[in-house]
Amino acid sequence: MTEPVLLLIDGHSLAFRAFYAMRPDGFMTQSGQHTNAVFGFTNALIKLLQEHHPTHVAAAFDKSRHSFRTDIYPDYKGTRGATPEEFKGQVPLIQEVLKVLGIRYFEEPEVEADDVLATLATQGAAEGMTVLVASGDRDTFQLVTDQVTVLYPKQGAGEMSLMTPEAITAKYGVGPAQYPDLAALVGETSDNLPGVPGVGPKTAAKWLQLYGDLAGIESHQAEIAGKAGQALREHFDQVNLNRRLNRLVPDVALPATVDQLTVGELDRAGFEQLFDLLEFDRMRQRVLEAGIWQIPAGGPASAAAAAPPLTRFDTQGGGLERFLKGHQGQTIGVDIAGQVAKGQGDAWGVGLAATDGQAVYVDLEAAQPATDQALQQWLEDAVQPKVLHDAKAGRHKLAGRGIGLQGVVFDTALAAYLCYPDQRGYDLSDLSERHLGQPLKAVSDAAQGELELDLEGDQVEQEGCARAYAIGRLEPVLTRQLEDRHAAGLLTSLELPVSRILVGMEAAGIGVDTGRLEALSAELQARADAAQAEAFAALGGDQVNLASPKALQEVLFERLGMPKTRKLKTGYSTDAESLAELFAKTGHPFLAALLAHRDVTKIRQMIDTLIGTIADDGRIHTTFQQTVAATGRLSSAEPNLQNIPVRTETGRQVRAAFVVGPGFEALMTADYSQIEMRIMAHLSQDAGLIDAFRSGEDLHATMAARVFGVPAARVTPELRGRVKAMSYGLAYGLSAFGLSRQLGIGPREAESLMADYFERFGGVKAYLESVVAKARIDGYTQTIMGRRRYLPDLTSDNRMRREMAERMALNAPIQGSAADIIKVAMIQVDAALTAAGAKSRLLLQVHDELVVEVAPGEHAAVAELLRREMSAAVELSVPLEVSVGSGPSWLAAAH
DNA sequence: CTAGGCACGTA
DNA sequence: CGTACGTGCCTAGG
Repeated sequence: MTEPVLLLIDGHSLAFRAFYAMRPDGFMTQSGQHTNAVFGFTNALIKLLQEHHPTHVAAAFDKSRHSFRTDIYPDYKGTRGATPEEFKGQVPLIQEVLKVLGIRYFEEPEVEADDVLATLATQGAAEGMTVLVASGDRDTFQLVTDQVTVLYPKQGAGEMSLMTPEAITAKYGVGPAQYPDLAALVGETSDNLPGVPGVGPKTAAKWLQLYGDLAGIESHQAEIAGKAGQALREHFDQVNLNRRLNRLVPDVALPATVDQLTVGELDRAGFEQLFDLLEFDRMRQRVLEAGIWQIPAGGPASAAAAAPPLTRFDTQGGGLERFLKGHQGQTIGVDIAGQVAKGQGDAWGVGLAATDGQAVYVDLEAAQPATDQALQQWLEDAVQPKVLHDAKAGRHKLAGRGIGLQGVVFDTALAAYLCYPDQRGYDLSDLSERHLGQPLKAVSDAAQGELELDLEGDQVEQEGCARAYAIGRLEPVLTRQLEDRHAAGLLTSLELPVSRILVGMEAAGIGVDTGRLEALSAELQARADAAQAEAFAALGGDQVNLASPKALQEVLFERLGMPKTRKLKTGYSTDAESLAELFAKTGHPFLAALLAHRDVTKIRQMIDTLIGTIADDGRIHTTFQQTVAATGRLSSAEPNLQNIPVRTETGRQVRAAFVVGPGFEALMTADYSQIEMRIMAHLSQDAGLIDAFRSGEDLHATMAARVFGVPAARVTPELRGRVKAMSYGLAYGLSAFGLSRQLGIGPREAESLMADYFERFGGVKAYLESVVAKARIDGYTQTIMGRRRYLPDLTSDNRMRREMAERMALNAPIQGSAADIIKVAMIQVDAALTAAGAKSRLLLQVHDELVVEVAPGEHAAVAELLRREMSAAVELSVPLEVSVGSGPSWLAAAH
């Protein structure tokens, strides 16, 4: 029988040291929860357990700041500042960690954690245990005996000093029993207890050595000479008070006795769930490998792995039919193997898995007709619930085989996006690792392509089933997280329907006039060549690479000795704005030629890229990405059709090359006017802004008139422009500095403009301030439909990060609400088109604009439908105005 | 061949 | 020292 060892932990003290020892920035979960103290505490705990092999363990926490000590002395610990917000939330998590690790903790009213430790230490010693007290509070030194050792954290690293009676005597010159007397004489700043002025540990120790204890000193105080003696006599009341306060209570009534403190069993499910939540992956391993808890040998590697093993049905023997029959109406994970490009797809296999672990893979290239048919029927059956990872891609792939998809009730990629909108990607294997505790086997995505040749057919099937199984098991986990964020409705009513609509838009593509693009490209190339020749000539024939910022810097700032522009990481800026500035200063012809070259080259490149993406049907099929933009917007890629030029004349010619396709009558665009300002009006409830929308013809002019207190007729374009820039800047977290730069006015003038603006639109100011304040408290911002964006950096110590997060907090509800609104509009418009039996179809979405291809004879009806459905997408405090235009090209459809 | 920086198009 | 994106080129690293 080994000797019993009792380890007692001062929870707050250790957690607090961990909190300050680790950078909070590096320890944060996706959801924005700080975990540095939890991490440091857990780390220290494991280390203590491994080093000292205690048979019994307990921790104690302060229940509140209030205790019998604050009753005696209200200023006790009065100098301590407010507990940092980032720390507070971590204590319950630390307690959760203890709970799942089977370690008992105490949190008793009216006493402090140290009193609980003192009580347990006394009991443990009385029962013959070796007692270790891990605490950063020196008051615990009074507990030290031959049986009780305090583990006191050393400065810096995570090492602990063993405070034995000898160690204390060596360090302070008095034994543990005298230590609290010494502390009473010296005082304790952190507890707000003043000591005897001019008396430090050396003097105090000397007196204690001479007179034994405080009582001894008191009876001999008259003999103590000098300033110190005088001070002692004047402050003896304080010393006695200190001693009363630092005396630990050794007999607190506790709900458990020491023999009940044996380390319990590790709660496996709770442990996995908690460490998932904390995103402690390596720590999870450390705990499991620490050799402290009985981990059932050969048992599940994680709670998720406790799920039933995957068993695969063979399609040959009617396995699919049996699988489908056996899981009627159950939610099934579906993985479609195949590829998608340019709005077209192909599928070659379908993996299905139920949550009971049963799975089946259908090889579409080899399946029996009966199997094929059973599969198609099931996929197209809206009553059979399905979960996919990226259903949009799945639909494209299946469409390539003429198979539809109905009954998609959940999409793990969209769900993960709603929960963690700032994450980089939502790879199935990553989600599986994070939320199920196990990555998919590293059969890479490349396996879908060329590596597939090296894979046994069986491995492909295994992979498909494993993916489907992971998808199916992710559903309940992510559903739970969506519900925690009140975002389940966003998935079902917004993102899933939008996903289905995007499939149609991507598949449709938009018509382009290839000849026109090619002609434009050639023309621009000629202009680029001319500009380049001009530029070289201006340099006396030197052929610098006009596309290389580095080469340009050398020419401009070194060879030509022009004044330095904006500083960058790698030198000085050569962007258009800087070049224009330089041109104004120097008038050098090289600059003009360079700017012209840039303009023309940029657009030519864009055109060539567009030409390269034209599909066989003569149309461009972009991919709308639904899980990329953290605010909730869509993005467009391969090619990006959301950044087709419109501002310059040359740019507009590109837009003119997007044309109505055969069988259709026109392109029609419908866009929201000033949607972000309308959302601002709605969210801020600023009476002036709402009124300006309701009464004003020209919003910015109306607002300018109010800001400057002049009649609308007297508002100059200059004044109007300033107010417009101000309004738009607000939604981005504009500063006075940024405003002055943008408007080319002095910072003082910009400040006074801002002041005038906020004077008139006070509700806007109050709203913007409240957004950031609320986000700091909640940890996230929210759109009108409840889409959240988590911004943990709002409490960062790093000013740049914090201010960046503040601007994001200002922008996210506005940009995100606009994104919500147009998504609703897409759903309504699509439904209305379908209900009307119209042939017209949605082609593009450009954030505040929808592009529709209008079928013959539907012009008036579609215009009316777009206006109606888009305006009615949500009800705001101001009307949602929509302007509609149409024509043979995207440019002509503009208005 | 890839990653980062720069520049620039859109809302 | 204003948000949200995607893409092309150049350059430096592997």
